Amino acid sequence: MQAPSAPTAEKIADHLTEAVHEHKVLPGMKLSEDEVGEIYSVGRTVVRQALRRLAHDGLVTIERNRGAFVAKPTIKEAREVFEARALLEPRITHAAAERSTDADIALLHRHIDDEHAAVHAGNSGMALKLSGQFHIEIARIADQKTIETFIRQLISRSSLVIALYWRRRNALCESDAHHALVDALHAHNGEAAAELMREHLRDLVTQLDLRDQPEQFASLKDALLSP
Amino acid sequence: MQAPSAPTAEKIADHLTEAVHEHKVLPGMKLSEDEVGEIYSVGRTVVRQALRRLAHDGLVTIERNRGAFVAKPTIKEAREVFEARALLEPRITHAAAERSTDADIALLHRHIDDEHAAVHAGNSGMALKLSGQFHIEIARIADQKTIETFIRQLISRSSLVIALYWRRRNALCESDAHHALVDALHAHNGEAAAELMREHLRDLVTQLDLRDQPEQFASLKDALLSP
DNA sequence: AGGGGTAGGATTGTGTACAATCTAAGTCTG
DNA sequence: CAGACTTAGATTGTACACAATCCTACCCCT
Repeated sequence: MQAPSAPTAEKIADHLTEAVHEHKVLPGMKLSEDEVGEIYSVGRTVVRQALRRLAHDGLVTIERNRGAFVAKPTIKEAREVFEARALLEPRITHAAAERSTDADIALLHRHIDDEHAAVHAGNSGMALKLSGQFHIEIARIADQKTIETFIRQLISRSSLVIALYWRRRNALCESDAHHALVDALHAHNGEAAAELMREHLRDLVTQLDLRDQPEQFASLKDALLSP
Repeated sequence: MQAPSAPTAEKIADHLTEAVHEHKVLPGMKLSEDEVGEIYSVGRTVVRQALRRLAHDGLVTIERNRGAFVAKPTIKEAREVFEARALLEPRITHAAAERSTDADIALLHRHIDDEHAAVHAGNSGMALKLSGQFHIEIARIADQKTIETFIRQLISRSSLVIALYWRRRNALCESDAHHALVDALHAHNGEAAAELMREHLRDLVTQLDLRDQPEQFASLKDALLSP
């Protein structure tokens, strides 16, 4: 059962973003306009809008006359992403703790359950996506749309970073951290929640391999022209 | 001497962004595709890309089948913008203080001089743009591209906020604050620089009128027909 | 056989035509 | 005369066609 009505550019961008979060599409993969257009049954015009939006989010790199490719963040960019998250998320978590309602807490618990289920089913892609959505959900609870947008972008790029630099394929971020976080949110304990988020992000980074020298170049030319 | 060659979408977006920073184009103003296209001598296709990029930056609101309008941030959004700045900029300033070179300091001094000159010449638009660029320059010095991008967006939206909610038209943010900041950067005193930035942003917010009910109008007509 | 050059195919960049939709003026009616 | 309806104009949404550019494969020459 295909989608008969043509999706809008925004829908396509969101769907592709989800696919990145699930590691269905991986860094470096080419996103041909014709191909994407055929998948969603739309013309290239709409695909183009979606791809440019993804490029603006840092998920896709558009090379002139060559096409769109899923971005491959460098080590430096990867560090920046997590530094930015370390800056934004604890604060937003603090704010979320003060505003969280029972409905919010229930939703977060469901997220955690789904995550557990996905891990148990061996669906690591789904688990990863849910793990990201958990962080986005916290930003939503804080009711700060501006920063929420930033965090969305950061989590999308985090998915790329994890795809590239994760150490052990199987071991996923233990959602114990998520569980403790929800407890702190439920207790409206902003300080504790912020601290838990800080630790959680630190743990995440330590499970990445961001040592100084992988530094892959796209082409020989880039490698030679680089200092 | 005009530019005969057709500018790219990115150039047009940057140019329009500058115009917003200078308050040459104001919130609510309509950006017709044909009109913009004629100004830059490009087809609607390219204009469209530029407008959608601006929309993604929050500078423009696109209403389906109605067109693109310069965004009019609400009070809530205005507060969020400055809360986000208060969160990001002190930290980035701290980082900038540790990395600033003599060339950077010289560039910042030139910025301040230009700003003074603009104020003296009564060119408040130019002064405002330079004031914004000053903040962007600091982010650049910190060498954190990810956060720099966020700050760029925030400063663009700040221009809109200032256009809508600034109290006294003439009084501009005293660049004494900027001067003191550069001194702290030059001394590589991160803590002091961060604190100065915090105060500077606080001062900025206090000069805005963000009280709860400025009664925003959807159209010019509504605004004029209202007392 | 290796290297360079060239022609062909494929993919993206841009302008333009047509369809969909909204805005506004004009008309008709109570 | 006010209000609702209709119609014409203008503007955006989308698809398509052509131009520009790049990649690949083949060929020729040394």
